[in-house]
Amino acid sequence: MAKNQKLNNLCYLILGILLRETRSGYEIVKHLQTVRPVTTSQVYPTLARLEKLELIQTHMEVQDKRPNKNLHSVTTKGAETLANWIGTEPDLPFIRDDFQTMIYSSWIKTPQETIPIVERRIRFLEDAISTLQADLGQHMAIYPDARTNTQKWPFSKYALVSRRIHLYSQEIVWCHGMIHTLQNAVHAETGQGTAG
Amino acid sequence: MAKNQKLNNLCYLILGILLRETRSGYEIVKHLQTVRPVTTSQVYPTLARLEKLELIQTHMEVQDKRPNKNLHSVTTKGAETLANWIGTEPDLPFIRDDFQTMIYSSWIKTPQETIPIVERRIRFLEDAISTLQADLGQHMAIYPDARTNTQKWPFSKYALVSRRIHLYSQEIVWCHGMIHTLQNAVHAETGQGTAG
DNA sequence: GAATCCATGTAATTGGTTACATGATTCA
DNA sequence: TGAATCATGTAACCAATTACATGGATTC
Repeated sequence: MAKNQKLNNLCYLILGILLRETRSGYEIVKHLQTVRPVTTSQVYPTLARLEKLELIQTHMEVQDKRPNKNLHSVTTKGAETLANWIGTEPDLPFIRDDFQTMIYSSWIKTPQETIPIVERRIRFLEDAISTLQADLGQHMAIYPDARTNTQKWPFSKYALVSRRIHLYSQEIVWCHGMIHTLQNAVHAETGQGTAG
Repeated sequence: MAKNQKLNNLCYLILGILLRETRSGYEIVKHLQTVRPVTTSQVYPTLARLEKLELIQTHMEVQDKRPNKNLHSVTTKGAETLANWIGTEPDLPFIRDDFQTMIYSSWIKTPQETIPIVERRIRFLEDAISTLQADLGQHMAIYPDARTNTQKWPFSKYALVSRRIHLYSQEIVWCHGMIHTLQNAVHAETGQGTAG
């Protein structure tokens, strides 16, 4: 009877964003971009599911000159469900990354061919960092206590964004080391003529 | 006619591992653990698909006291397909991480409750690092030139594993910063009595 | 006049996980 | 004697992506 189907990561993300403030499906998609890209085809059915489970409520906002919105908010049951989940044993993180897979077989390419692949990754990471930094700058301007007030949502956003920036910056460090190694291989090759 | 269905990340991973050496499905699952966990239910159908596309070949090895193996190897066409993919525009990385999602809503918990969550993450990362380091140690003992010989597969494995170790170590650094902030919040709270 | 934004969804397909099925051998 | 390892798969389900469908308002 108690329909205790396990909720997935996305459900908790959506509960998390709706607990910050009431939003429409469309707005959820936009605001989750920096945290984890999602599409409407995933969000709308998930919202329907969460509503059926009585974890969120919906009320329609009639708009002029814009399509009407379905504004969703978290119920008491929803907030409890989220709070109870936080701190449970997390699933193994899942990562699918073409760059990693390319590096995994990069030995079949010459260093000259591999270097631009790593350089492109650096550019990707730099772009991501500058987006995150712009986002964070705006955030800190609006919520100056986000760095210290750990029990308001701006802190969690600050934590997450600064974590991303840190990890991306460090991946750039690794990339530079990789390029250095690859350049040495190029020099060894050209410097010594044909390799035996 | 030309069945040009796009291959996915896992296909390229499997081509990559089979190009290193001939393996069975079961062995692929074991060896990909450190790179990206996969199960047999994903690997066997993917191997069948790759064979239908003539990117890999299979030949059965009869074994005594063990079940027979289907040993798979990459065809010329398969090697070309992999080589042509490397360096193309990579898809956006996909990450699903419960820890991140928990941090995203950690503001609804007290700092005292959040600290152990971050500490658990540190333990998880430390465990992962020591596994990777053991793996890497063995690898470097067998292939001492893995660090410099960029056009043999041991280099790619070295690169990947050292990248992981670097990124995990840096996530630990972030975690310590987070714990520091949370501890300050605890002190501010208890030091000043009830907050207004 | 075309592209993008706002806004909500469904359908079809592919990718990933969990559970099931089988069976000998080896290790604790 | 019970668990783990070796070995191959299928079935069912859940998660994620791509494509489709609609339509007014705004921006370039």
